[in-house]
Amino acid sequence: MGASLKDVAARAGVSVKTVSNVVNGYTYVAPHTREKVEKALAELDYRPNLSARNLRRGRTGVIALALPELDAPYFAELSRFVIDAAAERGWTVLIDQTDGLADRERQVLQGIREQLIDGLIFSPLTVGREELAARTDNTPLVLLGERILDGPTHHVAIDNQRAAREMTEHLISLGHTRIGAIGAQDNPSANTAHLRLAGYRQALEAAGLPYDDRLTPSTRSYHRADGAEVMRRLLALDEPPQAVFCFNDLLALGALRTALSAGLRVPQDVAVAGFDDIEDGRYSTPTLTTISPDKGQIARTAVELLDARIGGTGRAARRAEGDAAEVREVEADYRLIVRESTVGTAGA
Amino acid sequence: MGASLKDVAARAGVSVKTVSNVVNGYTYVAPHTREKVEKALAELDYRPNLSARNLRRGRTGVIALALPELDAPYFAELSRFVIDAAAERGWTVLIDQTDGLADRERQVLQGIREQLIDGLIFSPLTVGREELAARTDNTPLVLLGERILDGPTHHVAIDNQRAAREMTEHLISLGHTRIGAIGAQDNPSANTAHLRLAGYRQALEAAGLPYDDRLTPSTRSYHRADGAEVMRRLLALDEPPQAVFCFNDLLALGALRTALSAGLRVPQDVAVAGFDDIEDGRYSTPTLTTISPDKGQIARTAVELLDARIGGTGRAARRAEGDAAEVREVEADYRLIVRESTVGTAGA
DNA sequence: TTGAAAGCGCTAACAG
DNA sequence: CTGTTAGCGCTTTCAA
Repeated sequence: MGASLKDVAARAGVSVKTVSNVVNGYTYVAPHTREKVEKALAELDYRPNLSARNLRRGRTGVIALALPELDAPYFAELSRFVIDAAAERGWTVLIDQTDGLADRERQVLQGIREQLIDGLIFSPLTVGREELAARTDNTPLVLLGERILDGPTHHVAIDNQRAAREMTEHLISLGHTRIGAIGAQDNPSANTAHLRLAGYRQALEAAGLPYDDRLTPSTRSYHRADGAEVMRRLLALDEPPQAVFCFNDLLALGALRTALSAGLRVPQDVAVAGFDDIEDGRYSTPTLTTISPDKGQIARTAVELLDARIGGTGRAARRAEGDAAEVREVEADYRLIVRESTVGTAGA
Repeated sequence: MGASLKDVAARAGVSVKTVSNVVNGYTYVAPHTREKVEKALAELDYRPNLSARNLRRGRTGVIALALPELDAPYFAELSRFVIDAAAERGWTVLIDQTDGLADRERQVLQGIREQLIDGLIFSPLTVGREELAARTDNTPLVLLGERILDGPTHHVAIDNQRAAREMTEHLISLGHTRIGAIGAQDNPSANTAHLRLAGYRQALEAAGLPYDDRLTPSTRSYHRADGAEVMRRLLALDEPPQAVFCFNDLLALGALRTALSAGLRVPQDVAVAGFDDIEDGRYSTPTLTTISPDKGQIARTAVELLDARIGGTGRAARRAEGDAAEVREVEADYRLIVRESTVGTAGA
């Protein structure tokens, strides 16, 4: 075990308190004393023991980021931003992967890591309002990506429904009348999917186009393989769609692959659009039309909200303020980005 | 602050020790007592304070994973495996992003998070043997991906040079004689790049092909944009290469994009190969020939090595054993995966 | 300006 | 089988 405050104090010939003062940059320390202490500190290569400090202060400087899978590019990119934003506040981020499993998500809410983390940023896939309300753990929480209306917690998300509507309108404006959607979910608490589907239907309706549920097959998850497979089914229909709106970019990349290897030209034979604006879609051939949520803004906002919730003074104070503070729902920005997969310029 | 052991003890009418025994699942506790305690535990919704426990035990159950960027798919995929492997041992993983910056990497080695983490898994980009030797922090460390020979630390990596040679041989076996390589690095401590370049040169030499350094431009980093840009330069040569071996898949995807948007057919006009086997390459069109390191094995091995190094008994014991234990260099498996981008079956 | 000492919540000797 | 008690290293009144 490294040197402790006591060791340093002994070596410098002062009290622990004085060393502590120096370490924590308190003001009133005589220059001479300070010097002695700093020398001892350096000689012993002192490093504060965070467990002890945390125990005393009642906070740890660690927050958790819980998300379905780190290896889905959208989450990887988002994590990057969250970690950076947290680092600016001197926080360290610890990652919890839920795999989108209901059980694991519930565990996260109940605070597996409690007392180790000062706060939690959580991107749920399946848990709903009830689970949230049932939460007994009172670690500050900010939700991401889901829009659980009137939920009891801070959250930040884009307007999924509006974004989906815009994308569908884009496809309609291109003259397509038979438009598929990939990514509907059977799970009734898959909020995001429902909102995107709702946006899609709204746009169809507004344009007077019929809704055909054969064109909106649900998928098991949101990976490339799901998109590839469902696209095969869509293309096998008597009347295949002229365009497909995929509820995330991975699905779109999978769908793209299926279309291209079937010898179809994209977008001439079938247009493909995604959602999330992951980097892959900027380099695929054709490049991918998509909705680009402002991930940096989402991350920064989440961290800020959490910071406000955690407050400056440890658990006791937090509890007092926290409960009083009202819940905030922040809507993040997004943009529709039109690329080759719907308007095609390249030779593909 | 939640209920403490003392609170529970008071409520159950027993001593703290007994409660502790129950919480930690010790054997000799009278059924009746246990019952009482468990009731109190539940009523008070007791959760152990990890800071206190850690302080006492001298370990935290947290390890750090330090890597260049979480949003590079290779690292995202690797992280996933590391987090899963760590979870099996009850460890939590905290992520440090270095952005490959020498300063940040040095900080990581010097233990920014010391006393908060029991161990460190580190995938360095720039630091070399000297920095490693100069390390004063004695948190157990396992290096990833780099092969710093005779280094003072455990590490796990594939044989980069051999893998690169195999890939180059594959391209040669296809009849290509003018083969480019994308991803050389000017930075002399960019070990991985040098090894891959060395493997490439070995293969050329063995086949009696000349080495032409105009065909091996260096890149600033390993992103899609770098691959795209360097590929443009390569294609602008008087005698452009018939095939390019990119030192990672992102470079390859960028190069692919450049080639395709220049109207070239891949692999007929130019073959492209990558390294890492990220998921993108399995769904790009054409799909990407690549080297597939066994990421699961790498992650599991790293976690195992760390576990052995941390030992069962906190810092004191660790120091004693640790220094004695010999350094282990584990070589992970990899496979050459041939896909469309070099042997082309699809219509692309 | 500095020191002494209490105590954060927990675990583990040691007794009983 | 259960209780007492001494710290782990740190921060923080309270005094001096």
